[in-house]
Amino acid sequence: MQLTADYISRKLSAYAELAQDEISVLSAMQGKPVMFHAGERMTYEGQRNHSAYVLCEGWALSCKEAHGTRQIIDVRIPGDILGMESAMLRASDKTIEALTDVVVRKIRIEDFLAVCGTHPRVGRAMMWAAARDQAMIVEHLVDVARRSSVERTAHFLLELAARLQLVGLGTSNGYDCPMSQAVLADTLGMTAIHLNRVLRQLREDKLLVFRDWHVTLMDLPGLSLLTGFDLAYLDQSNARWQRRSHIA
Amino acid sequence: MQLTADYISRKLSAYAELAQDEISVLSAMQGKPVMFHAGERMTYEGQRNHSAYVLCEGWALSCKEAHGTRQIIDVRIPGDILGMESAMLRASDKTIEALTDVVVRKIRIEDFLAVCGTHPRVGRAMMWAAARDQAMIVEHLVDVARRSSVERTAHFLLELAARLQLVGLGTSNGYDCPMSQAVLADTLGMTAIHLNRVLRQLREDKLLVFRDWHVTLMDLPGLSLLTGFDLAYLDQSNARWQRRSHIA
DNA sequence: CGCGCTCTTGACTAGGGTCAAGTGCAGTGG
DNA sequence: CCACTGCACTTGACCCTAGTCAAGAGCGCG
Repeated sequence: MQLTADYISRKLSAYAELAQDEISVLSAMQGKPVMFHAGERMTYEGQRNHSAYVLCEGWALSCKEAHGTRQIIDVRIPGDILGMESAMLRASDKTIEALTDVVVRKIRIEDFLAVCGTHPRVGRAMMWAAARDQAMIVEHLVDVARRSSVERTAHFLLELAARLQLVGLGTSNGYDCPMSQAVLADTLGMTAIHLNRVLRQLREDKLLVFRDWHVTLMDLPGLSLLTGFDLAYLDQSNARWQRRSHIA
Repeated sequence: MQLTADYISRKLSAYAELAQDEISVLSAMQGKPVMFHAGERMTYEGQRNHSAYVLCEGWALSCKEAHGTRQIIDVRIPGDILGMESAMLRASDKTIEALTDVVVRKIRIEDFLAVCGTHPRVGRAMMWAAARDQAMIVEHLVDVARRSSVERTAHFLLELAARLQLVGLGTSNGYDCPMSQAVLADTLGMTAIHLNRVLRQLREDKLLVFRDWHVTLMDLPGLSLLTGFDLAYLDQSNARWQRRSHIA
């Protein structure tokens, strides 16, 4: 049981070191581990009485349908909370589906609110995580609206690196990534065909390699330059390459 | 004092009807009214010890710098809360600035958390508002990533109509809008020049007119068709033209 | 062996950005 | 009363990024 609380407590410790009893509360708040298979939907758009989950193992996607295509809003990795904001709405605004086989534990909003009262540090840490998730979505919006396809791709893969490193699932050299090019393209708001060309360019420029379900970061300074040192919104301090304030 | 609580309590009533004592708590949570002039920054990117505010009068923008340009994340209208999520982070990820002269009242996070404990219905209603704000940002992301400039423009102006109607600042015929074409373009992730052509097209198609700081909705069925009936994410029920489930 | 999925590459097209010029109007100062 | 400035908006010409259409390679699996 403590096993599956591992990633989330590790992540929250980037905000505040939690005491043992607080970690216990965090774990007690969660239901028992449940598995979903890759491709299964855990929540769908418009669903009522939907829940939030802690993602214990595997990767998930939150997405919305648009025209015929889907737009992936956010890629969720172990330790992330799924659908916390949506659960505050009467009807979910997003679909949440398993990208790989996943293990999740349910969180009831009532329990969360209760914990906010009894253990404010835990509540505050979870709100920090939710705010950070929103900051990532905002940055994603800026990415899609303002950055070129190359910058955007590099930026997203760099962000993933920082997030994975925070929970111990990657190093500054690279990480395993279960996203296909089609999934990555749906995330970045471009076609898989164009993404393929972008990835080739990044490879030829010796910046990063996205191949065989693994991302290799070959030139961190080069990538930082390309994307503009801008990982400050992650509000974490482990990433060495994040923004140095006001380097013109 | 009760005067300035008007818009926000009206908005929250779309989620849950608040009792008189709950409205009082909502008002007591807020600091005294403070004015900012158009163009003034209330919070800047990277700022620490930043606050959240209730926007009592006027319009504001939350935005981020990207390259040389700015991307407007969200246009805030009376009754909206400013920077609630950012306040959960150690450093603000966004800049918040006054679009018109505004009147705001500060909210301290500690007070908000306390109210969650003592008056859970008020806390829950405010979390609903925050979740709805996030849903709007998510929809904004889908807009920019997947919809054409014409659809996106129509969709945004329709969303604004629904939001303004909720607080009594517009009708289904139209509303006053203090955004210039340049501001709207920064919101929609396109150039002011292209937006100008898009607005001309919408005008010529007799769908809507954006002129002289006023938006006139000329053809709601046509606009709904163009944008796809998709205002369900606003989680409100006042808008007549919102999605009828599964009209193919 | 054939099917399905992922990835790759080429040729063509179009939506929207860039550059450049100009209109209309409100405010300001001579 | 009129020049002058600045802002919001408008229009045209041109070009480039990224989408579309089409074809095919490599690989795991029943």
